[in-house]
Amino acid sequence: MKFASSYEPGEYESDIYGAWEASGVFAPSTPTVPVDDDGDGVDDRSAVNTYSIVMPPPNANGNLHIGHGLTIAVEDSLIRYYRLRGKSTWYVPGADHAGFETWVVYERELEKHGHTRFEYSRDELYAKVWDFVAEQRGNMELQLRALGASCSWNDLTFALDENVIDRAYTTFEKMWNDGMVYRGEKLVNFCTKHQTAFADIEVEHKDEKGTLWDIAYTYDGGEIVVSTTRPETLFGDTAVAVNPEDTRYKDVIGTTVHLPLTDREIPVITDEHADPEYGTGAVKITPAHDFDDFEVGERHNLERIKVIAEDGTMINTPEKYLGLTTAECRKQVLKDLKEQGLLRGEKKITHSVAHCYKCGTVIEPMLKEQWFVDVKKLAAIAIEHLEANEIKFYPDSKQKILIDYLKNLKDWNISRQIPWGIAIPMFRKADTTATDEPDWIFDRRTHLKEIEVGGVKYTRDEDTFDTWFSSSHWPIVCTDWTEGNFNPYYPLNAMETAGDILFAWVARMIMIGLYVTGEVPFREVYLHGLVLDAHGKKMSKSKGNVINPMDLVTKYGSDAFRLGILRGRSAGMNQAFSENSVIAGRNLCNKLWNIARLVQSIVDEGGAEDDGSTYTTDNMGEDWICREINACLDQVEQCMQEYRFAEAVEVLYQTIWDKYADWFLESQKIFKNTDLLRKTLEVILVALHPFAPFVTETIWQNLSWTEGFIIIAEWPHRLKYDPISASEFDSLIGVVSEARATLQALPGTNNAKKYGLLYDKDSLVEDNKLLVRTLTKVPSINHLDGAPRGLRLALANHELYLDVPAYVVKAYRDALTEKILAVGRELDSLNARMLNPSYVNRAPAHLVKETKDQIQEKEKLISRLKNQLHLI
RNA sequence: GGAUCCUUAGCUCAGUUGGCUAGAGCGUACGAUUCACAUUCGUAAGGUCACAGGUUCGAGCCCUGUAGGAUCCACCA
Repeated sequence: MKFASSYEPGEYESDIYGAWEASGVFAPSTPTVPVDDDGDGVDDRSAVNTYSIVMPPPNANGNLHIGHGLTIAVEDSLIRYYRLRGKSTWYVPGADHAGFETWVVYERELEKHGHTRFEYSRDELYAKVWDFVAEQRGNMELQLRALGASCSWNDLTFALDENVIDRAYTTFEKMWNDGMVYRGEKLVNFCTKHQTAFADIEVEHKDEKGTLWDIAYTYDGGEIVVSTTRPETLFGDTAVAVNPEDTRYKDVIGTTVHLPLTDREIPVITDEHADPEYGTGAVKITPAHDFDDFEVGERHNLERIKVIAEDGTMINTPEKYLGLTTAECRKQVLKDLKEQGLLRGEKKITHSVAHCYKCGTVIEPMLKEQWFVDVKKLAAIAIEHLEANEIKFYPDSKQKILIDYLKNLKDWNISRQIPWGIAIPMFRKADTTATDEPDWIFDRRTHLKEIEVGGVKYTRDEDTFDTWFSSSHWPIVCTDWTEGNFNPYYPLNAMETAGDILFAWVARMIMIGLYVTGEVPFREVYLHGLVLDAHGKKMSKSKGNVINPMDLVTKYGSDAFRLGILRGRSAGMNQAFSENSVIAGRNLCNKLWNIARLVQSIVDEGGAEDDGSTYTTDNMGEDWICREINACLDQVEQCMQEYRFAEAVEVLYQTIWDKYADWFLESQKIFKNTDLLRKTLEVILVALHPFAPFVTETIWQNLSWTEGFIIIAEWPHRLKYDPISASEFDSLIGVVSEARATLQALPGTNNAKKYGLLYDKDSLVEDNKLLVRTLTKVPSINHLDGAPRGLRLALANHELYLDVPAYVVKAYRDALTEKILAVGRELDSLNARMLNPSYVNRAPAHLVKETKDQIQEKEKLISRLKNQLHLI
């Protein structure tokens, strides 16, 4: 006996994975460079049946979290399914440099050792982080293997690989030449702790309690009171704005007021931005430190005075306030205003405040010169292709959400002040007197700080690209797409990722993909929601409810984890997850293991035939299981096409456990059709393989007659069977179930062993005595001799009696009465339906006929039960 | 303020274009046990499908509204 009595995943999983990896089955079966055998200049593989997915790259030096676990479960199931279906599959793994994330970790490391980033040059820092990441790398890749990801490791793409950088530069250069990249001084979201800018989507807005202060700005003969939550920025005020419709201030418009604590006069202007309903209706305008004020400033040509430096301290203020932090300055300003009698009131309010998503520091809108991508054209093209339904979304509601986002997209700030990233390939003219030369030039030599072009010296921009700029090329770089060459793996068949990066990543991949290749980067997008804890709460370190996928893999096995995380999950939904579903998965693996163990032992006993490819069905249970397996395959195929993984797993679970094991294998303890057992076991193993790769492969390797790897087996064809015979087995199941239920309901225990079964004119039971006896465990089945006796089973088309003594029948009387009433209620509702002329006339004929048949059957049943009751 | 999604058994969720008595896993109760599996087998209890209308022969499903929950976007001087 090769099979242990229970399946212990830990004993097999790493060996199985190693064997797959060594055999080369993960690599696509067709080469990825163009093939032109006949020399006609056309790639000869245009008809190749391919399926490709690229992995959203996990952080190279991090650990996988539960969301990665879900990603891999989904992607790998797809890849394995299409591999079995004969496609040349390419699953490209990736590793992200995770620019900001890694940088935060590294900077903390520096601080621990008493250093700061400002002690080093950009190049030094880059080299240091590179070493740091290299040291930490590898865990993540081992964890992907533990999850069973059947990805092509030779093609692993790291976000800072030469080809990734090269591709980003090529696109940037194209954009520069197309005039889609510009350098602009704009307000950016700035974290004063990390001293870097962020894109809008990287900022977290939180509702916070704050104070709204009223401050008087005086003028000769009066004052105008403004409301602000940020009094310390008043040094940067260059105007006070009121709404043009606001009659209260019509006399002051066009004049100037005195800016408190300074000797400056600022104008009173009118602008729609001022809301007469809010506060006093007058608002101070600080173009250098507020997004709305910036726009007001643009409209009115106001000066932008920076009063907060990048380290969060005050500049360009009266001397008293210079160098204070914003918080200190606010205190001081309020104190001074109060002393001067200019503070007119304060009120507690709740407002949303932008925070750095990593350190929680309040984001400071900061005036900076940065590189921006003009997204209008990119977005317009993307919208056009999305509206043409070139990409199918799961869930489909995301398509509209994405289009709406693209319609309102603002220009994209791609500059980051973090050394750990791809250097922006732009150089600035060092000598400002050389007026004929352009200020900025594109050049790929970013390893140099300074270059000379045409006798003019240029220095490199110190900034790096926003991570999303390079990662939006992921489908392009991972598939080695090159201009002018047919690539059978681009566009990707599917892009699977977390729903919360729809805008940050998916939107940008679509825009960049179209810009670079002219084609959408993928045909379908499957977005998964958050994996919540067992009570539907978000997982977070502070709540302590984080589930580590690797712990579950260690405890229950990789397959159990995969089955568990897919269960009860649908596209785009945030759904709870608990260990229970993983346990259910573990149990299925063990069940399958024991199914294989039983089948192998029957095959061993029966002496293996030389060829298992042919089989016959010799009895109704065999026809029935073939029918059920075919139906299961139909459903699995349908589900895979529609990304309904949970349902696919559910169907397989039911078929394997409730049908194959509980009915078919039980019946095979009598019949033992070894050819069919082998065939059907192979089919269910292959069908389950995409979801539970390890246990199915382990079994495959242990079975005496199978060859090769199941991972590259052929997806099963439909089984041949006799449908009439199969449906007879349905009747038999009905008989057995009713007998079991009745026996259970009788008073006393162990009834199945006590009472025999009697039949009259029932060929189904007569012909299958042994089978019925085995399934019900009754001690005997005999033909009724003489008058009916015992307890008649509640089956319309069978005359069957449990041979129980009269006193037991009497004890069953109440249950019988209840049963008659229940059937009566069903009969009533059926009759009511038939009495409705609209139903009879309008409903489809087959439904009406069905109802008629059912009425007949219920009537038959009810009269027999009543007869039984009468006898008692 | 705008948008999207959700509300079905004690818990977590299925329920594909409307069709008969609404399903599963876990949990619960009762029973079984040499003979593949206690990670097992059998049986059962448990649901006004959030609420109110409407369309239809027929609604968990379609339409309108209400309530509750989640997420996203925008704004908040």
